[in-house]
Amino acid sequence: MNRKATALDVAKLAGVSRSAVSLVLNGRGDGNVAKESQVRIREAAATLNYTPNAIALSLRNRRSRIIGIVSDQVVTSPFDGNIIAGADAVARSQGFVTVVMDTELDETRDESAVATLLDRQVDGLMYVTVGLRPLHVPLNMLRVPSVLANCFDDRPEAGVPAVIPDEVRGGREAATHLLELGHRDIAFLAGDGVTPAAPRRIQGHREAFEAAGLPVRPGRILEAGWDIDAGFHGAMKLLDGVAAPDRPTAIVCANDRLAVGVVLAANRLGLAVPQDVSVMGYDDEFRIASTMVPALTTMALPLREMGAAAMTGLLRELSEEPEDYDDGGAPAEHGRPGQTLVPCRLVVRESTGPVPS
Amino acid sequence: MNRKATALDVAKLAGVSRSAVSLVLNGRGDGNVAKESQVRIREAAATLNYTPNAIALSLRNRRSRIIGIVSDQVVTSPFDGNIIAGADAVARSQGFVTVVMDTELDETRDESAVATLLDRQVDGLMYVTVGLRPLHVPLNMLRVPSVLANCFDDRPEAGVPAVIPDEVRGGREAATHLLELGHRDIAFLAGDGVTPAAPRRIQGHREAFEAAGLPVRPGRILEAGWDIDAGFHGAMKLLDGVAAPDRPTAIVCANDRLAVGVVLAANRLGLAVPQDVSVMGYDDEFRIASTMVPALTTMALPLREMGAAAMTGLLRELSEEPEDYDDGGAPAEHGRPGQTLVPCRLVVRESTGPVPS
DNA sequence: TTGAAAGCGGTACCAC
DNA sequence: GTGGTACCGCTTTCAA
Repeated sequence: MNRKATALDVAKLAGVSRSAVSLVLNGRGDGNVAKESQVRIREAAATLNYTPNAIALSLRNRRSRIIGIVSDQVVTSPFDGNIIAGADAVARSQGFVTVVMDTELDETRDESAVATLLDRQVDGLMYVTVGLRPLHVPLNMLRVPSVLANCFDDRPEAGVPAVIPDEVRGGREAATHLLELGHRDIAFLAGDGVTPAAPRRIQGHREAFEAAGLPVRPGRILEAGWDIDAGFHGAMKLLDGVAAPDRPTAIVCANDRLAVGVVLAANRLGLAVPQDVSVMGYDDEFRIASTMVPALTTMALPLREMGAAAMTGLLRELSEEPEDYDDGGAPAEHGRPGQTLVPCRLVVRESTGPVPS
Repeated sequence: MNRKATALDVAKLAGVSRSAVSLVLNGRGDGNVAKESQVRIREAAATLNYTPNAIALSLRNRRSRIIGIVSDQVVTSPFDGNIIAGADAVARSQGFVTVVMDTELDETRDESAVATLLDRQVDGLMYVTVGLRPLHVPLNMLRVPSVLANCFDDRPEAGVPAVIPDEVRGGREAATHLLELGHRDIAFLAGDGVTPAAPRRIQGHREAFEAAGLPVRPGRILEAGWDIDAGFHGAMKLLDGVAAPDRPTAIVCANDRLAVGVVLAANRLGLAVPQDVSVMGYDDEFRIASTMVPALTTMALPLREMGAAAMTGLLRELSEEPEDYDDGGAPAEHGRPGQTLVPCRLVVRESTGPVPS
């Protein structure tokens, strides 16, 4: 295979000039180029298999139709991946391409990742994190329209719009689901205090109890961690050697892997899920929640939606800002100004049931 | 923030010509540009925060320092992600950037993904799949140096080098581990027959038994699927209501999620892992295998290594092919010509132990 | 030692 | 209706 055909090749084959080729292939042929020339040009383009060189286009137009994505850890997590997938789908549908740079949780690589992307003339920038967290946006990011997904800058003046899950509401609706099943003694296995996700989910949990006029029993909110073993040990603490009346009848976990650990522990103790104890996850982790035995009731994180929403907003900003940029802050849909809250989605499966009588 | 500085800006500030700037900043100043001009140029570049426009560079040099990666499903899987992470790290270390296009398992998007990438003037192409599988490389891929990771083209003439895990050996070493612990009746919970990974692992399994002069009991190889519930039901079939002498003493699973299902089933049946039955996973899936209770002994897929190996080979080919391409097939390290086999790595944790007496 | 100029592949303006 | 040409930002050759 030899090198790709250029507009000049097409022009020669069709016996016209480069400009004619450009006009016709961009739909502005009518009224500028003779009908029969147009036909010859299209034929020539087809036989040569011509597509314009995106690099040359970028240089000329000063816009690359590339969106740069900085991720703190794409790779090993289905989380970031889904956000990026949602964003990428939207971008692709509008003729944009995304390029992802992964800092692998090394914050010192933030600025250089952004700089590399900027050198590539990206039209816009998106910063994605695995877990919900606050950050200081890399300064360079302000040079082009930008958006944050699953993270936020808590300095009010930062001025980069953020798209994050509505964790408080998620926690509230999770607890409500259980409350409606008749549970009154519900334990919460939280991740850690450092990521804002767990505290927000707990806040929602408390709000649900409050709204129902019920108390949260002391000692029922356990900071556990995020992994299977943490769930296992947390559940053992809650269930092992505890008489039925003193046992929580339901355990809601800050993620699905914790819930796996809880079920593992229940099985080992001879407790049936959900007959003896209901278990809820959070995240709806792919290939885990739905295939677990029993399949996990969980609060699905709207990852793809967040990615899509973030990208949609970004591209809108791009098209509104034809040449020079305006300072108008994006209108917030909910939450703090500049923050869009995307609701989580309750997925009821088999790990929760009515309170044991 | 206004727009980025160009070489011309630097030249003006330093009071020299653009060419001088180019020479100096590319290390070819000595012998061409006066020492003091050099200093002024560097200072000017620094104060203007100048970095060259990668787009213009690409157009000029006809090489973009971009490697295009086509993935059949990055997103939701830690698998692809890790391969890409390994590849990306190598690429970045050599000043390349990767851009990933995800076909989301839609094969009709193959060619268009490659075409898009080619329009962007990628210097090389890599095709990555979530699971090991054969494929027909998109024709366009042959236009630039390319490599396959975790997949292969079974048409001998395709001529695209592939980097894949040594699954046969992985299956063999997994069985050997168990055999050495004294197990003689070992069951294998396979995925499905359609992906080549499972059959190869099974082949290795059989080879290990053969080498030990032992038979594989009939009915001990079960095609189960790939998920937690499949592992659960497979294990129930093997263990539930079966007297100890007729029970396998070890179960090796085609992946870690199956192993989770097996442990879940064992717990429910009151069987202890590994005291009553040893369980092995495969893949060493992040956040699952090591945090499982008990932590899973598993055969780690060399994902990052595969990505790194593939990218290393690709970049080598790029640098050996300064202008026009040569047809020399890449030398195979093992396996079929053009295929590099990367060994898996046995990770011994707590889910396997000596055969019960 | 320096600067002018060509060209990478397009697009768009402007004479003809 | 058409083709010539300037320009996007950079590298590289060549003449001064």
